[in-house]
Amino acid sequence: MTINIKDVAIKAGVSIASVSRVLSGKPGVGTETAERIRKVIEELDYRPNLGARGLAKRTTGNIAVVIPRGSFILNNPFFSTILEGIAKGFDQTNYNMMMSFTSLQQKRLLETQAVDGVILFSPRNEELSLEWLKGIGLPIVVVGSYLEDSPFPCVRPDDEDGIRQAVTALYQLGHRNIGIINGPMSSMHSVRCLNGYKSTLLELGLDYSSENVFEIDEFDAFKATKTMAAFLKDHRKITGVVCSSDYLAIGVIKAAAMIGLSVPEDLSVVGADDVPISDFITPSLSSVHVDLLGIGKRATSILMDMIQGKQIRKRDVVFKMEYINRATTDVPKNS
Amino acid sequence: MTINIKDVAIKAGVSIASVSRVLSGKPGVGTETAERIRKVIEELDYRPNLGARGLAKRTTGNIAVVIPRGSFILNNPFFSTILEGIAKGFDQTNYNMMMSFTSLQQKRLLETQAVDGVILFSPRNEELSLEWLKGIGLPIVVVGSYLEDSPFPCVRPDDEDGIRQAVTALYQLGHRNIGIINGPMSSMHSVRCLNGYKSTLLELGLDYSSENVFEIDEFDAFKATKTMAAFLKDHRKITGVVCSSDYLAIGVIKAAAMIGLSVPEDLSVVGADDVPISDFITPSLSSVHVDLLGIGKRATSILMDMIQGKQIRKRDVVFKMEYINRATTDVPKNS
DNA sequence: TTGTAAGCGTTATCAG
DNA sequence: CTGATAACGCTTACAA
Repeated sequence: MTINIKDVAIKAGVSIASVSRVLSGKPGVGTETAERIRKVIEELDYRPNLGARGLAKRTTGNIAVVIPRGSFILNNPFFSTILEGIAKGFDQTNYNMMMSFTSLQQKRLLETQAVDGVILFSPRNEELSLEWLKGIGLPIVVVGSYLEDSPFPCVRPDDEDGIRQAVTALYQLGHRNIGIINGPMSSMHSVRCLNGYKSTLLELGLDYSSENVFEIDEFDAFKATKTMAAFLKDHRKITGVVCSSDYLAIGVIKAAAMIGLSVPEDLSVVGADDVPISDFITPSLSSVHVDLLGIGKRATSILMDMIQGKQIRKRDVVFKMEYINRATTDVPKNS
Repeated sequence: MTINIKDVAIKAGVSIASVSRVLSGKPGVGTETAERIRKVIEELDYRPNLGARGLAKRTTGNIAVVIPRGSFILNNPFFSTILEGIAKGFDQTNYNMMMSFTSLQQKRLLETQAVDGVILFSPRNEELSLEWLKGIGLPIVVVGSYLEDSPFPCVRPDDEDGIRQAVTALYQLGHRNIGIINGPMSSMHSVRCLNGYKSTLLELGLDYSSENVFEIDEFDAFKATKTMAAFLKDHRKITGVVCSSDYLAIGVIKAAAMIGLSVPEDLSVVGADDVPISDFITPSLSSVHVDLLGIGKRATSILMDMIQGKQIRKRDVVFKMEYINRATTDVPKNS
């Protein structure tokens, strides 16, 4: 039914080898013949069968983007923005992009020689076995967060410094009782955020108290608002909070509203990562910006290099963050 | 390097044909032999090469999810939620999912026999040539919006009725000056929303005036807030607006804030589709709910049927919508 | 410069 | 029930 290389060869009166050569731009075919072949390809609107090519070349021409715990994650703009960067990155290449959101899909994708490489969204530590990942023997780059003890290159925001900037910004506004709303400790990202929070408090001469840290039990901020509201209610001296993500920050604003606190009058809140929607909601969210698109693009370019066998010198690419003051932060009320 | 069907055959002391048989669960192999083969497969941790299988079977085992105008779209929760539904749907199948966000990627994906079917996110009318789409001869289902004169099955929200419900809800609250914030008319979705708006006004005995409709020029609501603010400023008699999407509604809230209007006191706003974040922002957005996840799932199941050659009876699957009253709607001020 | 032919890893059609 | 063997569509030595 669909036309193949042989059809082209016959119509052009040459061998399939020659056709293959012009297809892959290889030398060894007369200018004139090449021209004729190209014309026939055009006429027949021939497209090489990628699967067959893959078989012959022992490469697939596609890469996997794997997202652990897929369910809700797509709705988290942090991920979707990085994903957009990845997609943009792939536009420059000839690779196709396969996505997997569940562990079933992941196994299928990575174990069946269906891809040449993988971009792995920061899994939680317990989720994906490092051993298994190493075992599949594919080039892998981790994106979004660091994977502990991993041999894979990683592209991520400088979240520790991001939190530092957020805390400092609140401090400079006059806040002295600063809390942190953090993700689960099973994520390295949360761990680093807490570190940044602690050390900055120290730097600033403020006391650290575990009292002031709230760790959501699940990554889904939706479900966490009620418990966050309870936390805020129990900790009224807190005048400002930093969050380990913008998504959480939006939840905090909701939690504050639930107990009658208004933002930023009664409570200042700072997010992290500065996802697009943060500037869009009302009041617009103060956050710590990072080039999420750039992170995605960089991840793909590193992966491309790995696939091409290049040696990767920088195995931990850290994007700098920068505090953006918007409308959810103000001087504390009683100052 | 990687082990193949031959390795299994040799180690099991059988022919590759037999191995292939047990692999695909085909009859014609002794219980005992089959058992032995299975054991070897297990021992060797053998996985069939999907590319090779595809070549032989003339199917690829993967489907394409194509998203026109990819750039910003991923950050639109309407799309990402449907996408989540699609992903969930694929979990039930043995298919892998390939994504394309740009026209370059799309051509590559659809023309190279890389997929067995495609789920097409509602393109604008001018974007994708129907002729081309038909020409590729792949099963296609359109999702999210209707494609004019298209021969492809379609799964979508009943947006016309959704707007009707939104307008009616505002009416019942006492609003008599109701505006609409709509997307560009190049999208059928916008066209249907406008229809719903007009006809409902008529039903309710209210006058329709093009004065009260604001059509954003681009799909990116981010950039539209300024012009929306100007519109609202020029149309102060409007006490409530319905929007063709939640995303736009969020923009309206921002636009209102820009000119000192507060929601819902000075202006009631209703979104459409009820994306997850709408219940999450503050104040939570009144909207017209539709089962976006269900839409995604349904689209994949229809596609699966098409691929299996089943006849599709229902070529236009419409999901019903339901108004959800939340915090961005109230009685008009001077009532 | 060109063509022949041997793979690539499967499936599927035959015979036995 | 089992095993050769010819496809599948392409790349790539190796010859000519």
